[in-house]
Amino acid sequence: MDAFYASVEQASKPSLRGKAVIVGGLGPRGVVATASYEARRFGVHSAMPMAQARRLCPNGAYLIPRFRLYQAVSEIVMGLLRELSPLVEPLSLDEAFVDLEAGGVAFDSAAARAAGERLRADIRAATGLSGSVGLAGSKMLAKVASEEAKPAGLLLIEPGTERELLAPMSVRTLPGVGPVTGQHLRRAGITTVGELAEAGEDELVRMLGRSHGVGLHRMALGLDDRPVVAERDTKSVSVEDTFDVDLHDRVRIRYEVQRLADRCVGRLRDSGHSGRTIVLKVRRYDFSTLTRSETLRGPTDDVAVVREAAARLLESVDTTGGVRLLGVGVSGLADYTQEDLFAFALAAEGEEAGSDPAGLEPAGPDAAGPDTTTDPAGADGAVEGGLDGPAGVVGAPGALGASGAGLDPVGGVGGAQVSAGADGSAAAAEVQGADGAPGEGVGVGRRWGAGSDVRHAVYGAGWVQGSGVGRVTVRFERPGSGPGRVRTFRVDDPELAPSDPLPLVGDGPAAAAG
DNA sequence: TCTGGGGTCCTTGGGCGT
DNA sequence: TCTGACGCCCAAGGACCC
Repeated sequence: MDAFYASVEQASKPSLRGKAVIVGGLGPRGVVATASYEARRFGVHSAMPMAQARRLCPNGAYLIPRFRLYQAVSEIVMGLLRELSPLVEPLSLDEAFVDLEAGGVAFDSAAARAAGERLRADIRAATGLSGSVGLAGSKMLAKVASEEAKPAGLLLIEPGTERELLAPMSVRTLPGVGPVTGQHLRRAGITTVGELAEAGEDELVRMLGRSHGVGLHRMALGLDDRPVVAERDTKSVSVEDTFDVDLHDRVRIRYEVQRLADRCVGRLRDSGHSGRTIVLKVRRYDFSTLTRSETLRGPTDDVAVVREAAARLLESVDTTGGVRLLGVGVSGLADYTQEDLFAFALAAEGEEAGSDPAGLEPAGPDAAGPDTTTDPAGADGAVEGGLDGPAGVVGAPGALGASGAGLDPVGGVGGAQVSAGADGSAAAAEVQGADGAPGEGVGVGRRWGAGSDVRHAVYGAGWVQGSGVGRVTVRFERPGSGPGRVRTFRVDDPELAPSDPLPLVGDGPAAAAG
């Protein structure tokens, strides 16, 4: 999908159409997740620090991501892809590979092109958004094609033309070549894919290591036989927070690690997993990042066990100087849960005595029970969950300088790509930018998160454009309407209430969004 | 102006059993 | 009994992707 998050926001807020829209974290350390094409003209792009984006594009509309809404739109798009083929490999909320041959819809270029055009039209009809489609014989080429096709286009790479097409392109075009590898190659005088191919496998292996070197050389030759894989097992679950201000207080740091452990276990359980390796991540004041991990004797999804392990790991980390980010993760995942293990252990107890239940490392001497600390921040439920609440807008044109209070971290960026990998007929359709992020809690204590959806008893549906000094400014418009009018209310106006996002198109299934 | 969050994969190096 | 080769697991870091 093209500029997915920003496009969804523009679709749901007519007054933002044609305007520079930047979605991302609005806190002092936020970065841009997605910028609309209008904003990109100012030089704003993904992963750019938000402060820099504001300087480049001071009149843009700055929004917090609404991941649940994006997720709902994504499900619609993925549903369309699955109608094409049973083999759909989502890369993110807005990007996926599709094996068109497995779907029986395309065995030659003409059929692939037709399927791609149909798909783009279907996506437009179902969501009102534009997507780009790349069609090629492999995933790598389909991805390259979809990038080239953006925005709102379709590109088919004819079999036999791959090397010729790739040769003049920058090495950065190839998936797996980021800033570091790109720089590495540049120093060796390699800037294009053609030069990469000429360098030869041995040379690349020497420069980049076995796996990367071999893989990159093959890609440079247009070779990629990776299949489209529909189901991917999750390998790890993690949660992390960057703090607006570096933490120095050791007690506070310990407390934050506990909270992260709780959230991580919540996510772990939601996914139906347990895990054996606990990982603590610490980013220090100077941006140096270190991880410490501990592997248990058996998998767990027990909050107390993960908390204790994380606390133990923290003890081995020097935090003098300050900490800007903390994270807790669990890897070495198993499908069964703690309950299963205990059930198993109990059953086994009958036969054999004195075994360590579930084979778990007894986590520490004084297993400090889960202390029932309450969340001091109170209002960050939305932040943690990553579950949507209405998002916030800051600095939207005409906004009341609201600057999202308690702004939260942003979630990922998205880009989707549908690619197919069949003989001459793979297709990559790209859908970009989705997900559901933390939103600003609305309504609690009459706090109106900028960008959040609301409903007024008299004026109907709208969204919060800004709030402050006891007032909240709402723009009354909906996806199907033209740009709406702005009205200001007292923050405790009884006729104003939070609401769910409206469907982008019609009243169809998208109504479930958000 | 500093640089998010949630992942995956790879590499290196040490410990350990065979 | 000692030693080296080998493979595996674990820990840590880094690059990359969306």
